[in-house]
Parts: sequence; C-alpha cells; structure tokens
Amino acid sequence: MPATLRDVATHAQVSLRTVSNVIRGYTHVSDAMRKKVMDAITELDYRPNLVARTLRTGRTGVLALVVPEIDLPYFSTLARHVIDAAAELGYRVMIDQTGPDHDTERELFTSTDRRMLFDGILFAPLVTKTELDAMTITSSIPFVLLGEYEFDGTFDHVAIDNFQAAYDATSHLIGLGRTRIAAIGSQPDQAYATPQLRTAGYQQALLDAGITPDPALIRPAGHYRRSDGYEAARALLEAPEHPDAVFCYSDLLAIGALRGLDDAGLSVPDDIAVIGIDDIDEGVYSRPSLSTVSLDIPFIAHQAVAHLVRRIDDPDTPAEEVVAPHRLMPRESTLGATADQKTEAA
Amino acid sequence: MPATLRDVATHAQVSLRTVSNVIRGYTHVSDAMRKKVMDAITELDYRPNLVARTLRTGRTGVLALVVPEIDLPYFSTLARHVIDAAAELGYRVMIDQTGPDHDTERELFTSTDRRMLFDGILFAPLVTKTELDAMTITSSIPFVLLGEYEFDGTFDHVAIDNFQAAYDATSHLIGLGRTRIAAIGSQPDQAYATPQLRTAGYQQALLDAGITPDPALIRPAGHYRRSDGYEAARALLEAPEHPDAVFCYSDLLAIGALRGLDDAGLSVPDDIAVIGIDDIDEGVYSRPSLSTVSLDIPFIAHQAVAHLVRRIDDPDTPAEEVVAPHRLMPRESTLGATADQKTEAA
DNA sequence: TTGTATGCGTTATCAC
DNA sequence: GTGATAACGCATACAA
Repeated sequence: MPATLRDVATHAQVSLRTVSNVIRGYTHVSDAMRKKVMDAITELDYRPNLVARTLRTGRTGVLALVVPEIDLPYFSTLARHVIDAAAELGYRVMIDQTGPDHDTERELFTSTDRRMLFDGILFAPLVTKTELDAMTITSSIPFVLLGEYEFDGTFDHVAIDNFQAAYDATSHLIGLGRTRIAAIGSQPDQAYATPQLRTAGYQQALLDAGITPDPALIRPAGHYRRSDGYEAARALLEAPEHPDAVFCYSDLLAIGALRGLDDAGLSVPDDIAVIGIDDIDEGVYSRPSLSTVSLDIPFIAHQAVAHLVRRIDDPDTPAEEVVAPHRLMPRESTLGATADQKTEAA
Repeated sequence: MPATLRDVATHAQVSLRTVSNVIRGYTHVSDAMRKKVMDAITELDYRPNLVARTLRTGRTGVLALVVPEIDLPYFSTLARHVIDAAAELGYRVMIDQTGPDHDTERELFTSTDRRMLFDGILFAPLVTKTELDAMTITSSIPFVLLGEYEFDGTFDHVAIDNFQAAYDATSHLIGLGRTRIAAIGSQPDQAYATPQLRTAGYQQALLDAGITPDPALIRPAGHYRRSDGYEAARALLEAPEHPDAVFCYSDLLAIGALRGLDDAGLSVPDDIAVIGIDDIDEGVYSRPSLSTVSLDIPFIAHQAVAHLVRRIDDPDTPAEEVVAPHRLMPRESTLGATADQKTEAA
C-alpha cells in the first residue's frame, strides 16, 4: 500500500499543507520544515498520486497523438520525436490510430472514454476540411494540426509548404531533362488538402517549364502504402507511352513504385526517374537509394508539442502557423548509381 | 463546464447512486428509472470523468508499452497491433521509449511520475537478465515480457523460439549449399538473451550439418539498425575469404547488409545469400526481396495484451509462457530473382 | 509561514 | 431496488 500525503504529514509531524508545499516546490517554507518533510518522504518512499492530483488540478500531463497508422514510417518517426519532445516538457504521450479510413477521427473528440484523459491533442491524420471544421466546433480541447497546409487562423498548424515541396521535386525532375513526368498519390476523394496541394505544385512546376500537364499521368493511390505505389506504377506502364519520371507523394509510394518498375524490367533512373517526399530511412538504403524531399521531423514534432503546451497553459493564445522547412535530397533514383554510393548513415 | 453525475441525478430526479448504477450497467434497476436516467444523460451530454473514476477504483484503463525506439519497424508494427488489441479490451496504450541504451528502463518502474498512470506494462526492450530481476523485485505492477525467451516462471512471457528461428534460418542457407555462413547481430555485451539464443541456434544448425562454426564469421552489431548491418557487412568483406551467406538477427540489419554488399560490388544471392528475422514490410519490396523468418506480430500482440489484462484482473494468476509461431519465408535474397517476382503485397 | 477544512467526480458501504 | 454518505489522495481558499 503506497504512502499518501497524510502518511508523510503524520510521520513528519507537520500538516498536510506543508507537505504539499514542499513537494510542489513552494518557495516560502523554512529549511527545517523542508528537511523534516523530505526525510519522511524518502523514508516512506512516498510518490504523489497523479490521478488524485489530476482530479484536483484538471491537468493530466498527457498529450494524445492521433495518426492514421503508427507503423507507417513517417508517423512512427513523428511519434518518436513527439514523445521525446513531450517528455522534455514533462508530458507523456498516448497514441491513437484512426485506421486507414478515418471513421474514428471524429469519435475521438466526442467519445465518452477519451476526453478527460489528456490535456491536448496532436492531430496528424488525413482529414478533409469539412470534417475538421465539424470536429473543432464540437471540441474545446486544445489541439494542434499537423501536416495540412491551409491555415485559416482557427487553430495552430505545423506543416511544410506542400505546394512548394511538390514544386521542388517536380522541378528537380525537369532539371534532369525529363519531360513526361507522372505523379502518384492523388486522392480519389479530392477533399484532402495535402494531395491536392501536391498535385497543384506538381502541375505548376510543369507549367512553369512549358510542359502541359497530362491528366493521364496523374495516378491516384488509395492509401500511401508501398503496395499502392506498386500498383500505381504498374498501371502507369500500361499506357502506350511510358513516362520518363515519377513524382510520388510519399516515400512509401515511391518505394513501391521502385519495385513495380523493376518488376516490369525498367531501369531507374535510366528509363524512369523516381522521387518521393518524406525522407524515410528506408530510402537511404534502398536500391537505388531514393531521391526525396526531406522533412525536418524533429523540428515539426518540437514545434507541434511546444505550441500545444503553450495553448494548454493559455487557451487564449492566438492560433499560429509554423511552416516547417523542407529540402531536396537527390539520390540514385534520379541521379543514377554512378553519382556515388550510399552517402549517409541513417 | 461538463455535466457531472450530480447534474444528471438532479435533472432526472433520482439519486446519485441510481445514475451510477445505470451507467455502469448494473442489473437491478427498473426500466422506468433507467429510461429517465438515460434521457437525462443524453440531454445533458454527460460523459463520466475517468480521472475521478480512476481515483475511486484504482484502475486507469491504460497500458504502457515499453520499447527501445518506436520508429524501428518491428516495434512500430508491434505497437500498432498492441494498440488495436488493447482497444478491443477497453484499454488504451501509452508508449515509452527507453532509447538505444536502456538507461531509463529501470527508472520506469521506480520513477515518481509514471507509476499510477497505467494498470500494467508490456515490456519489449532489450534487457539483461540481471536488470530484469532487479526491476521485477522493485515493482509490483502487473507486467508481461515480450521477446525474450528465458522463461523462469516469474512473469508472463510472449516470444518466439529464438533458438529455433535462428536454427531454421541457418538451415535454410545450408540447404542452399552455402558453407561459409556468417552471422550479424551478436551483442558485444553477451548478457542479452535474444542475440545469445540466436547465436546458439545458428551455431547448432552449422554443427548439425557438419560445419565447424568460425568465430570470425560472427559479427557484433551495436544496435539493430540498417547502418549497423551495413557496417557489419562491409567489415565482413575485409577478411581474406568471403562468406557465401549471411544470417542477420533482424531484418533491419539484413537491409543494411544488402546495401553494403551491393556497394561492395557483390551480388545477392549469387555471391552471398542474405536472410533476416522479423518479416517487416520493407523486405517485401526491397531489391532483392528479403528472405526472412516471419513472426506473427498480431498474435504476439494479442497474447501479450490478453495475458496482461488477465493479470490485472487477477494478480495471482500463475505466470505463463506463450511461444509464438514463426515460419521461414524464403525470397529473392536467398532464392534469386528468377524464382519469381514480388509475390505478396504487404 | 503553517494549519484546517472543503471539494474535485466517482464508486461503494451502509441502511431503508 | 433505491437513497444518503463516506472515501479515494491531493490542492487550495481561508484562517491563524
């Protein structure tokens, strides 16, 4: 049976209040008292009961991180850094998966069970604008949106510039002399912000280079998994004229495409160049290594947590937007194997 | 301000007790009462305060999952299935990372903050036997150990038969006619159970085939990351006589080795065959696709959660051991690319 | 500076 | 079957 505050108080011959003060680092307490209390604490091996404290203060010290699926490399890496960043600020992290279809996303905000278990939510799933609005209306819990770029001042936002990232990736392919450039990753349901922005950036880059975008070269992907990239790449090759480059909306799609092109007997990048977005470790070791647009995930995680905690501390802070930096990371899948061998360790 | 039990009671003109009974599905309550209460609940949009409930019952409904790093594919997949399995039983999951060096593992059990925040711990890190003993002594919280195979009846255990898995992988290489078979993944510190068992299985397979194990062919790996596999593979090639096969203690090591061998100008599997353990998705799409020993992670997760919850409900249940099945999954990295093209979707 | 008393929202123990 | 009431462990308004 763990010792309670009262046990410590009686043991140290002081009042409950004094013990509480000492524990919470209250300044105005005499050294003699403090020592007496500290001794009692160590002797009884007392640890505060966080549940009781929470009931009293309303703070749980827990953040929720909501992702589609935690075993997608991008999200597991994000989770890792979010957990670390949260720990630095004294918070722990609970992970919620919405699943490939995000039916549970709304439920999360309204559900019985989940509400009072955390102080704030980091929301990093695929979600449409309408759904998002519906959720924020019904919810008053502090939260930060990750990965969508459509700031409207309603809530805090941390994301890369998706349009520009897609633009940069496509421009890289154009700079290599490619002209029939395909895109993999548009969503059948055009309501999602991220793929929309990436398609737009891709198209703009083509236009700026004097290339007319060919709708037939834009392939949807149900999800952002390897298998989706694989299928999309194979489908792309069924058209009469092959593309000479593919821009994938995620590295995982690109990894799948790489394999799909190889199975079709095509050589990357000689026949077709491939580039993705995310810069997951897997792409550093793949063969060929994967050109990509690198996101600064530690930065994103850190910013997101910092903003969320700030909002928890002061709910009235005006909503802010953080645009995370991205940078082109050319590797073998566009430059060719001769460029160099594996250049980085992950 | 959220509605409380009291609000519901006054609104429904009944006592607190009755409302609580209805909510908790107590049987002996009249239909009239139940309806009256339910109406009040929906009208006031009442949701029970879980913190208050926890303070009263001592149950948080939260499990902790402790892993080295959540962004290692094996652990993120494990996490995914643990979260799902826990959800089915009404539990949520909190993830703790111990980091590459497991300094924080002990702290987890003794630390102030973390104790009363969850009902049980799923422990899936690298850990030595001595450390484990020390931890279990100081802790009384229900927990289940994942991934080590050294059952001594002290606590619940879920793991594959590491010895046999290594034996099977090595035997597969032997069956292919390979004779100079290296191993990557032994730990410099021999106190860890898993690598030890895998080394033992590897050596036994060699012995049973009449091959004398060559200590020079057993390479340590600091961690189980791609870069460690890469380095180990390169180091292996510096010896005068090359191995003709490599058994890696994890798929991630094998992925790194694959790239390392390729950078050295060697062909897999013609020059060197490679096999791993884990069956991560990445290996299905790599080039060549990675032969491996497949673990049934959903099964492992499900068993682990089930045992933990059982122990939470009845702390006196005798400790049990679950040996999860594994099965050899030969792919291109041992069979060659001609065998077939990508056979499965992940 | 320290002690006393009350309440956070729930469940459980007792009567009725 | 249902109603009052104590208690879970802590933090704080108030009093001293």
